[in-house]
Amino acid sequence: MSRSSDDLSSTPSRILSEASRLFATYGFHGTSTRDIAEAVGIRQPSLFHHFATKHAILATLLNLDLDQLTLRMKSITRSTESAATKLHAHLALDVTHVLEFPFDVRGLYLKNEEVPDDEEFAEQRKKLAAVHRQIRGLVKTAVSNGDFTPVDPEFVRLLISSTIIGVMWTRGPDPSRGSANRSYELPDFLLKGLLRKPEDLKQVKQRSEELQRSIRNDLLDS
Amino acid sequence: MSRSSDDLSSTPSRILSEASRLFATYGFHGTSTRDIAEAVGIRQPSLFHHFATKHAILATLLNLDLDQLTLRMKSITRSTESAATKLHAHLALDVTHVLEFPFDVRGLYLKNEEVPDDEEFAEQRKKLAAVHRQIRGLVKTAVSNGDFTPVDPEFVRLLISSTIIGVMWTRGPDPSRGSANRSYELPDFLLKGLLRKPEDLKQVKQRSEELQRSIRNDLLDS
DNA sequence: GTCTATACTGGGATAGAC
DNA sequence: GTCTATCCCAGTATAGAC
Repeated sequence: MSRSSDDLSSTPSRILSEASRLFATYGFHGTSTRDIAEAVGIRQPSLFHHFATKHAILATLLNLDLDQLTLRMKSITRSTESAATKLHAHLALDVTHVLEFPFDVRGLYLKNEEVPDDEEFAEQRKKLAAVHRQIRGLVKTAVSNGDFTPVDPEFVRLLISSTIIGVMWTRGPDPSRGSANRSYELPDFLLKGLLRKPEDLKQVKQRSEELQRSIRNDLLDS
Repeated sequence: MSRSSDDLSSTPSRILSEASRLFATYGFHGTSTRDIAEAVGIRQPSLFHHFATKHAILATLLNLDLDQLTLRMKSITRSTESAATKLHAHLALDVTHVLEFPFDVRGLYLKNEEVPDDEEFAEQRKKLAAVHRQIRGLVKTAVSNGDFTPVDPEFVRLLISSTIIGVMWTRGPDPSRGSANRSYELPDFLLKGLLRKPEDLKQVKQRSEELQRSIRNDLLDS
């Protein structure tokens, strides 16, 4: 049983859920603790029994999201597949995560996966920066070994971040479990654009699916 | 002489400029009128001599950006080129606009080109919605005539919005006039992914460049 | 067109009863 | 664990002098 599934009907979970939806629409600063409390159905001061500050609500949501991302990336790094395959697997797992995560992550990142740069979120920014570094590394490797056309790793990283944020919007306020969401095609679209030989996509995809399975198994043990 | 170039050193322009940078970093609600005034070098109440409300500052920035976008789209619509060519030209002109626009547009859209949904911005949301509709139309046409693989128009529209927001981030706080920014390659990357025959890209690109020139001429007369 | 002074409100957070 | 009451500051905006 994974961490993020501790009883979604508990008050803390309901606070996180409603807050995430409000952040998505109005932004962190545009959402008041009164708004959140009202959505949950409790009085504003009651929030502070569960979360010490408003910042703590956002920090908790960010950590739930980022810690899973970090674990997936660690697991990918350990694999011996090609960088192109690893990148495809990362994208596929990330898309699935975004679509099935119980909370609305659209508002957690100010823009393009930029964590709000208040000092309070320095830790979360660091986690995200580490993942971005790993993505640039994968791209660099795939360019070096000739799998990718000569692209700029930071440009591709930004392209990935931007399109993943797009996926968050296709999800909307509620998780879309195993639906026909077109976002599942995003990894293929991106890899097709990056591969020097687009016809290699089929094989990359195949190995990526194996890798994804092994990573999912990996994560069940933690 | 275009509207947006009225003396960038005037106080109203400096307010718009500093406000746009602050919005990019802290968001609209995260930026106070005191922050803006301090950045400009005047006292907070002096702002209200130039803009009636804080909302008016954002509305002005949005209008400057959106009105140019709308004009470009209108001009594209009048052309008789293929939908694929039109889409490429739109993307190229939009990327150039974002990179060379005097103000920092990263913070104008809450996320994925979503104008903040306060009632005050209903007009701006309408302008943007119209452009989105035209983009879906172009995609739909290109799929119908067999130029594009069968993609979902709204998914592609979102992909475009997301990646354009990414371009805003490569620009950063200052306009990057005619630089070696990799973002200029974005239209090619997207079209390559959309075309049923990626080898057609070369010709689409060629016709797109012609179309861009004619549109630029078009816009000088308005 | 910019200033000082200030009015007014919304919003984060605490105290303490139940 | 939720409530009422309340504190206090930050933030938008206005009034009116210079």
